[in-house]
Amino acid sequence: MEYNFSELEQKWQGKWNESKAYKVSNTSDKPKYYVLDMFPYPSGAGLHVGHPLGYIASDIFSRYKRLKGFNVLHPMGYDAFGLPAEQYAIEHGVHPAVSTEQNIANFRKQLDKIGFCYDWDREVLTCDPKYYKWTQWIFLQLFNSYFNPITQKATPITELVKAFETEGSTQIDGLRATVKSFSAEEWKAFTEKEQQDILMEFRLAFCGYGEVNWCEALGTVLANDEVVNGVSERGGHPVEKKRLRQWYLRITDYADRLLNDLQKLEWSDAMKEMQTNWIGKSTGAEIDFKVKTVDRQPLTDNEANVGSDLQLKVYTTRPDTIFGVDFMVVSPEHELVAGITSAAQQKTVEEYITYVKSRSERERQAEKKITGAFTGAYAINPFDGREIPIWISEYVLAGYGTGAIMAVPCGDERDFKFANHFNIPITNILGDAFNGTEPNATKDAKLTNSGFLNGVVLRDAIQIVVDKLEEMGIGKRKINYRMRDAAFSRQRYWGEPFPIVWKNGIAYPLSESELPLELPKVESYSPGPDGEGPLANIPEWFNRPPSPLNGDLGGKLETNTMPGYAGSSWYFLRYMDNNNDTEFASRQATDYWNQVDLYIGGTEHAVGHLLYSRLWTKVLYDLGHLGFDEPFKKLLNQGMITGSSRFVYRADFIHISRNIIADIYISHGHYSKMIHMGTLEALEYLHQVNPELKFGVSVLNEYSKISLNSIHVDVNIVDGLELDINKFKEWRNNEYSASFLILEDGKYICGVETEKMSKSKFNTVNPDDLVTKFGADTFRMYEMFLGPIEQSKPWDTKGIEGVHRFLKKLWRLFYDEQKGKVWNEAEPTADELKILHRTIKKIEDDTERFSFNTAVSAFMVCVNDLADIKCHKRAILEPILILLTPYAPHIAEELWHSLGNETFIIDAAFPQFEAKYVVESSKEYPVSINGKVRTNLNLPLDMAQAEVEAAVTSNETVQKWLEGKAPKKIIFVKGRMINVVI
RNA sequence: GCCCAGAUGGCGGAAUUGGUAGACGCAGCAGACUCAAAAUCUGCCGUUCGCAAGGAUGUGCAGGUUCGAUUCCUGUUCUGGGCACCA
Repeated sequence: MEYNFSELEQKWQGKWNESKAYKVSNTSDKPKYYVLDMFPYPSGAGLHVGHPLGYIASDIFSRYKRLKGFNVLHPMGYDAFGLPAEQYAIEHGVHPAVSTEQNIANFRKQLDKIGFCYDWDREVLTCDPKYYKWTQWIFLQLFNSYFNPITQKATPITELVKAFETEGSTQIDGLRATVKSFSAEEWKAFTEKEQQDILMEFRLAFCGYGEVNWCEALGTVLANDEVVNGVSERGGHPVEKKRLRQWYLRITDYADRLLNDLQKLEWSDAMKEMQTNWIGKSTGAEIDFKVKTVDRQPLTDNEANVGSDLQLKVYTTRPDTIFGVDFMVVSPEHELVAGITSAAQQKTVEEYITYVKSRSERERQAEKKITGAFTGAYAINPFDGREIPIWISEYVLAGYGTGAIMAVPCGDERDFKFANHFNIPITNILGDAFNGTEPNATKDAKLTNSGFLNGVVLRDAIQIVVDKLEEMGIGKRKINYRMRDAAFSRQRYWGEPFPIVWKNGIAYPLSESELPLELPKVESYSPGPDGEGPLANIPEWFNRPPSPLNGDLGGKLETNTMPGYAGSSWYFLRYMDNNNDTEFASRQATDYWNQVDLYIGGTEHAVGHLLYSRLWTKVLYDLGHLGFDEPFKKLLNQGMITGSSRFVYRADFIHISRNIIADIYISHGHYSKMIHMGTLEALEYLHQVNPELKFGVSVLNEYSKISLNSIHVDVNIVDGLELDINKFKEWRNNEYSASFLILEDGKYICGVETEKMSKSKFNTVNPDDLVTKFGADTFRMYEMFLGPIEQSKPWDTKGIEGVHRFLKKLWRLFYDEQKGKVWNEAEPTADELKILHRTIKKIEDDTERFSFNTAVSAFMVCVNDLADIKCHKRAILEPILILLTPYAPHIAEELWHSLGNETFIIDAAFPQFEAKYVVESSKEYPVSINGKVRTNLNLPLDMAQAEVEAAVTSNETVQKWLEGKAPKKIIFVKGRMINVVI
């Protein structure tokens, strides 16, 4: 009988399914264990071999835990809202709901083939109104709550209103720069709009303004990864920052709790560190500097800080260096800039701001080139009255701190370079610690040139300065967070609608009974007016007439939709009770399943999803809807399976008018040469290699710029490195059909890079073919065998044969091709029991520490050993099948039943390791001379040090190396090694 | 630029706490079985010197600590992930 994997895998998948072998109950005598995979987005490309890596690991662990006697929750579902489906709809006219459904069906088919033990009755879908009803409900919880600064907890906003009505603003005074103090009487006298505007400053889900990537030519907002080098990835159109009304989650209020509670989690230090850095807590001071303007332009009414008492507020972590401040740097979009710029600097400043507007935040931070402009105004040092020039530069971002920094070039790398570049004189406040050629960030030097601080150690000066500033009323201690509030709206169609009605500029929440607010069916996905989303094109949807149902509240529905992470911030709760119509999940269910015990997913979610889920859990906990305040107790980060990407290179010539002449694609060889060329040189080069290139000379001149962009192409339209030009022109709905390709030797050669396997990088490998050819068990074990789960590794199909051979070899321990069944009931020998128990120990240990690759090789060693000694004994083989079940469930199930068992193998008990079978009495010791192994010596394990030394020194090889001398020292580590020092 | 991780044979990787570097698998080479192929089995397989015995060298690079370092420390290079609208 042969190992017919495709037949037996199908058979058992069918039987498991029919008998609901993986159905999980919310009540059980067994201890619970919750294993969760990160929520997949069902992309049109289907599964690639990178996806199942984590799923196989979680499946192995779930099955292992079940064998160990746990009630294991192991669910799966889909993060089904998202940009790609909408983009697909724009390109192909297929409604996202339709394409998403197809994609999910496809995903499911692929997942099923791999033989996972998911309880599919618990499947959830974020785009299902039955699900997003509760996403909207949680949003309303956020909208209707604020972070109480006294209790440090989410609290219904009605409590804040009560506080305002009785004591005025005392509870929140000083928390928001935009909210001035008021009394209870004043509060009551405010108009509804005034009151609501104040409350909006405290709601955990709130509306504000934020900058987006606006592409005028496409009339839409672009995601960051749709913007490359300041132009849109598609078509190469210019992209600018645009200010739009946006929803946010006030995650900054939770910064401290999110930071402190990291201690409670069994996450890797790297992951905790990333979140810690993302939150970016720092302590320092906010300092107000008086500003002296020189001949500034007349101001218009709505410009900020009009009047004589202009002030610049900076945030610094080093107030001790205040005498070393040689210039100020303000973000170019800072509200003060327009008001302080001198007439002489007006043009320079405006030009610089235009330049900065075209730059993404990422580019601004990554830029090595030092740029900036002097505003012509000065800040006054409050201690010595020095006039400090105020500059603007792109490296200071508006959103962080106060959007302005005090620059101390003798103590800070970036400030030092800036000062040198613009010839700003540097004050040395560090004495000998500053040598004039490189800055020194020390806190341990004694201050010089620092007025009343001279001679004080910098570290100690921090307190002195802050005390003095507070005394003078021009500064205060301040804890700052790098983290910003989370943008929570998208100008898109395919997302959860906000249950919010706007009337007279006030946002009113819908009532719970009106949920779910369903997404309307639309014909077109084009953007609405003024950068609004597609929903703004459907007045029959967004116009809400007053009716008793909505409390006679007419108005206009919010036309933004929620972002991808809305649905994925709480999905792990829905699995616990996914059919509940009256609650997001019953308290009984969430209390039983509690935290996710093991969460498996990639590090790419380190600061996005994982932080948002923690926030949502904390808010639901604060409001009494949950009994735990951290969602994921243990986190296992699977490494990426990297793919091999292919690139084409687009040369954009940007005319001075900012029109772009694009659609020229150059082969890799040209690209590597042109990357070092100037614009005209590059153009000349192109004409030289391809005289057919018509455009150019007349349009371009010395003011034109060239920009070279690399663009991912589908690995499937590239053979090796050569692009299939016909397929390329048809690719993406003929998007590149009119492109002009500049070849080398008649071929278009693509660039290569190893990177994350991802649909957007078009470098994916599909698992289906592998499962068909080798079977699910082989595929599962091979994915695990590739390497440590936490490391990223390149995909290579070649080695899969080896794992397949191993399973065939295992099969042959049970069945011979000619003789048929070969297993027997004979008593096992000591050697056989040693192999078995050594394997039990190794598999148990390796599985517990998620070292699945070494577990697979332990199985191989075990089967090799048993085959060598021709062991076909049931007493040995049967327990091995149980060990193997988590890894290769189908073959284990088949052979288990062959042995005559009637129940599913997943309901068996994990074999018990017994140490007595593996004890050794002696050890083949390596004997080193000065750390280099020279010989081996077999000695009893219980031999004493003196006897060992005697045995070692009398050894022939050792004596040869000793050359008659006595050893200086003999190091003996029992059970490990012997080292003779000469 | 900032944050995080990684680097070991031709390739994926192993070495769990500082103790025999290269387990297991792929590829390769040689052989057995076969009319042949597939399948299976046996042996070899870091580099280098040597007929051999044996020696030298070797875990990105440069140092350091140690009887002993892939493992710990300092510096450095390269690669991958993230950087707030991909999910």
